[in-house]
Parts: sequence; structure tokens; C-alpha cells
Amino acid sequence: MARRPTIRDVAARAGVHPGTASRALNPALPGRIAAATALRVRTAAEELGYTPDPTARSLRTRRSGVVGVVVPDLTNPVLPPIVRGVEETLWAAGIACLVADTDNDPAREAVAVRELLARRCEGLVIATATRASATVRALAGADPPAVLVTRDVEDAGLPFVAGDDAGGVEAAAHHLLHLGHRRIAYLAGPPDLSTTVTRRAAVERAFADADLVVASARTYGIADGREAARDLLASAPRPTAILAGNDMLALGVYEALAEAGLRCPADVSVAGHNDMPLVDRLDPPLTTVAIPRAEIGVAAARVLLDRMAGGGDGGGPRRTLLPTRLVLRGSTGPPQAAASRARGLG
Amino acid sequence: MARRPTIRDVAARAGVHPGTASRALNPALPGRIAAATALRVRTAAEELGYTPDPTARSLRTRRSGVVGVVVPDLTNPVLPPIVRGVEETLWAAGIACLVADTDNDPAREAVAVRELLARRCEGLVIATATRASATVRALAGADPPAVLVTRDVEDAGLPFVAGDDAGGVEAAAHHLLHLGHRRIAYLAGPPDLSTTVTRRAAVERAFADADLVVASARTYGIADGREAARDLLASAPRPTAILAGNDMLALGVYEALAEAGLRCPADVSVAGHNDMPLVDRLDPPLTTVAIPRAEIGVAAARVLLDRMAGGGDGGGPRRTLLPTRLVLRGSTGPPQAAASRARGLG
DNA sequence: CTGAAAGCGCTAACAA
DNA sequence: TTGTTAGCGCTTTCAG
Repeated sequence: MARRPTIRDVAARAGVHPGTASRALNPALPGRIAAATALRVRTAAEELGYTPDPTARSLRTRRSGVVGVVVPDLTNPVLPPIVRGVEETLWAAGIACLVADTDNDPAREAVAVRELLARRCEGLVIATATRASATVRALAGADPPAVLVTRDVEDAGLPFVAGDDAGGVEAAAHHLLHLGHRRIAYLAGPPDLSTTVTRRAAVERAFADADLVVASARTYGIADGREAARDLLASAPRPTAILAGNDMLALGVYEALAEAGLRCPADVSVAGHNDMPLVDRLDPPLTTVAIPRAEIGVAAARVLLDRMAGGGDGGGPRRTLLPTRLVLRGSTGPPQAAASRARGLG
Repeated sequence: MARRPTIRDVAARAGVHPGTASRALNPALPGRIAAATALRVRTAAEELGYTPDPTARSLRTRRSGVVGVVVPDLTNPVLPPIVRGVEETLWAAGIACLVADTDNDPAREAVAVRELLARRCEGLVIATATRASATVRALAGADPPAVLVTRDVEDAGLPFVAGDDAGGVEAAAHHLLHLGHRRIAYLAGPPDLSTTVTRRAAVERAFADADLVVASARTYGIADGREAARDLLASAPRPTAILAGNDMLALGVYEALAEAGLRCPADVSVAGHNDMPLVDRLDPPLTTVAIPRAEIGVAAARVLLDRMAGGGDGGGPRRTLLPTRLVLRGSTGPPQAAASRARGLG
């Protein structure tokens, strides 16, 4: 037998009909099977090394056993742990992941989603959402349920799973206030991402009583962070602390500080967001908000599985925010004035 | 029409037989079609928003349009760019990627491969191979062609795509020799990976005339690198330079140096391999061998596509090694003695 | 060049 | 409990 065995081969070997064999091998199917028959079929299957053809099964059951995972850029260190959490959780549920990388391009996002839908994905995990993404909004109708990860579309009504950014940013802000900082800058990311909006809003709330100035970087990349940080450092009373929208922007701040001959944290404190790998080994080690990356992936997969099972909108909350944690490192310290005062020089 | 349109709907609308419609929409199929008919069918399809059901098509054609990508740990910064290269190249060829993460567990590798084969993958990209992997060796029979990436199984006869590690390591070795180092340590990774063997062999060749001592880390992780580096630093005439099997091990060396109160590169030079993100911002910035990650992914996908098309062993070379590049940074410098001599203190 | 019919491998409904 | 039949949507012979 060169070709791989089919259910008919199994049935023949067990002396039953294919339908019976099918039911025997899949206890979830309706119709109970005599224990003896079931055993016979199962051993026959084992002996033949039978594995059901997922294609044929899908065609019949209309379930592909596949979900699509759309990511903006796998190269962004935040994503792999999330994808891994998604993938492991779904895999454990017998579901495989088609991964598509859009390189942060909305056009490619649209293509990817279309292609994934054409391939009959039973669900979608979307990590690419820009706040205005028409592609994502079109998914709200829930035919294949979709879950948003990390990046939200506020009014699309899709479930959203992420870290509790507001909480993390708030902790960072209080940390800076507690250190004595009053002139503070926030280096926000691009406004088309929900993360930017959420974090920025939290910052503005936390620093309502302080002297806060906000700049926006064009992207969440180091170079754009450096550009924006230059302006911030040039502003009239120079801020004593810069809170960055993410770690990459914080790295841009590091560069701008170096250019300006300023020291961190002596002259300016810096904090980031995400706790990317190796930021604990920078000079100075970066204070940042750690987000539970793997857990976000796991939670997103769970929410998706729920929706896939509970056909429809599911009962869960729209947003699932997992706890973040402020990690204190060497890039934040008391402002110079305060430090001087403490030393009795004020 | 609630359900999604089928080829029969298209055919009906165009007033032709489904078979004809199928041929009209897929010019690659045998049987030429009158231009007028083809146009009619195509517009009908467009109007209905028809997309062929990949499941049904697969069942008929025995081609799934999917390949499996098996990775040891997406969280390892070396992998995402490779996966991305694979994914983009295959996607451009109309092929989607099922990604499976094995968490470096051979048992999970076996399960993943089995599951991917059961799902009728047309090809496999394997980045998990340990040198003795029975799972990988069993793939040599080529029914769904497989390509090994980064980690080879020397005698399995499977195509292998990676960076030219030997060349890179050789460059690093010559760099150290040129700086004046003669007592050198190599911190190798676990011996069950081909990368370890390849790199180590190249080091031994390059330092044939020098005083080389080799230690092996249990894994390619920071902690194990630190352990092994401790021994190295305690050895009788302390090495003036440590070449590490990868950047993580190099970070372990950094930690061991810090513990021992030694400075880098003043007391000991350190070099790594892979040029992971952010190692250029460590203190000191790490000299390392950069590998063309994305290109490796692209090349692997190309090789796989070749094999998938050219049914069988394909004519290409078994190994494709892409050029690596030594990146000089602050972690390597002349040995203390040489430096002293240069300062006229010797 | 197009129509007809069969069938990929499986499972769902219905009969027995 | 098991057999029977039909059909998922598509492509591919084989006729015409």
C-alpha cells in the first residue's frame, strides 16, 4: 500500500463499514459504538498507521482546525512570546496556526486577512490593528471570530487582550514623582496605535499636577525616538525625566542624551515600556514597565477558543487586561536639584 | 445567499458548466478556454466575490498550499527574522506557514512533525534539528520535502541553509590573534547542535598555533554561559580572550567577569556570535559574528520551493551557507601585556 | 472548446 | 448499534 491508508482501509481491516469506523475513532460523534467494535477499529487503525485526512474532514465538517495569526513584525521583540503563547495554547487544543507578517503595512494586513479567511481559518488573532483599521473593523461581524492583541480598535466591539498599560504607566509616573521629578516629558508613539493613546492618557492623568510636556515619535523605532527626544531636551526648562512610550523610544532617548552630553539618570531619568530582552543590561539598565507577554498570548488564545466554541459574541468581557509590573533599574533616579538638596547643597 | 459562493454559483451565473468555470478561473489547468467564456466566468466570479475553497481544492489536488515551520523557541532572537524570511517568501508563492514551537524538546519536535505531516504539509522547514534527531532523519525520504535551517544533521542528506559560521568564527579568531591574544578560551555550546560542532572546529583550526582551552556550556543560555565562564576564568594562566559560541554565552561571560571583578576588554576580551538585537548597546558593546538572518529564511524557503516543484532531491547543493560578517565593537581589545608593552611599560 | 460524470476522504443523516 | 447513502466543493478525466 503506497498511498496512505484511508478510513476505508481501516474499516475493511476491522470488518466494519467506513461510517462505523469513523464513529469508532471519533468518540465525540453521535451514535454509540460497541466496545468490542471500537477496539477492533482502533487496533486496525493503529496497525495501519492511519491518520485521518484533515482536508477531507474539513471539507465535510466545515472546520479547518486552523486559525490565522496576523502580526505586524515578528522581529519586534514583544511579539514572539505572544505568538508562542497563542500557538502553544491553540496547538494544545488541536488547532494549528497560520502566521502572517504584515511588516506594519495596512495593505498587507488586508491581504493577509483576506487570504486567511479564504483558507477557512476558524478564528483570527490580530496583533496588527491600527486604531482605524477598516480591515479589522470588517471582522466585527464575527463569522470567524477574531481577537485583538496588544493593539485595540476601540469601537469595533472585538475582544481585546493586552497588558494593563495604564496601570503600568501610572506606576512609572508615581515612581518618578516619588523621586522628586516635577518637570517631566512624555515621548509618545504614533497616534494611530491604541497603545499610544492608552499610555499617553494614563500619563496625562498621572501628571495632572506636574509640569508635563508631550512629544510624539513618528514610529516606535529608535531613530524616531532620538529625533523627538532631541526636541524634548532642547526645550526651555529641560525635563528632569523622560517617560518613553516603549523601550525602543527609550533607546532613542539614550542616544539623544549621549549626543547632548547628558548623563542618565544624573541629568535626566529615563523609563520605557515592555521590558524587552537585554534592556536590563544596557548602560544604564532601563527602568521599564514589564508586560506579561506569554500570558497575553495564552489569554488571547483562550478567548478565541471560547468564541469559537460558544458560537457568537461569547459572554466574556470585551477587554482582558493582564497585570503589568514596573521594573526599577538604573535609568531612573532623583532629579539633580533634589539630589543636590539631599546632599545639603541646595 | 448566506453561504459563500461556490464554483457552481459562478458557473450558473456565467451560464457554463462548473468544470468550465473551474478551468476558466485557473489558466494553469489543461484545456484552453474561449476568451469570451473566460471573461464571462471571471466577471461572474468577481461579482459574486467568489474565492475557491482551498479545502475542497486540496482534497482534489492533494496539494494543501501549506508548509510547516518547526522552531525550537521563537523567543530566541535569532529565529524571528528567519521565520519572517521564510514566511514572506512562501507567502509570495501562495503558500501559507503553519508554525510550531517545540520549546527545544525533542519529544515535541516529533509530535509537531507528525501533526504537520498529518495536516498534509507540502514541505517542512526545520530549525529544531539536534544532530542526532531521529525525527529529522526520518524525513530524509523526501515525501514532503524538508529543509534544515541553522541546525544541521550531517548525514541525513537533507538540504541545509545557514550562515557561514566557520568563516565568521575564523574572522573573529584572526581578529583576536591580530590584537595579540595567544591564551584564548572558547566557550562552546551544547555538543548536540551542529552549530556548536561547526563553530568549535573552526576555532580549533584557527587557533592551532595558539594556546586554546575549550569549555562547553550545557545550553546556549546566559546562566550556563556564566557557569562555564567561571571555570575558564579560574584556570591557571587566565585566558586574555574568550570567544563564545553565541551572544547569550557571551553575556554569561560578562556576568562571570563582573563577579570576578575583571574588566572587559581591559582584562579579558569577549566575542560572541549572531549579533542579537541590542548587543551593540551593552557595556561594553559586543564584538560578534553577524549572520544574515532574514536572508537565511529567504534562502531556505527558496530551496524548499525548488524541492516542492522539482519533485524529489532537486539539483541544488546540499548546503547553502550565506556570508557572515564580523562586527567589531568595544568588547575586544589588545591583551593587557600587549597594551602595557605598547605603553612602554613592558 | 465545453459538458458530463466521477471521485478525492470523510462524516452526517437516516434506515435498519 | 451498525449499515447505507449522499454530498462537502472542487478538479479531472473522457466524450462530444
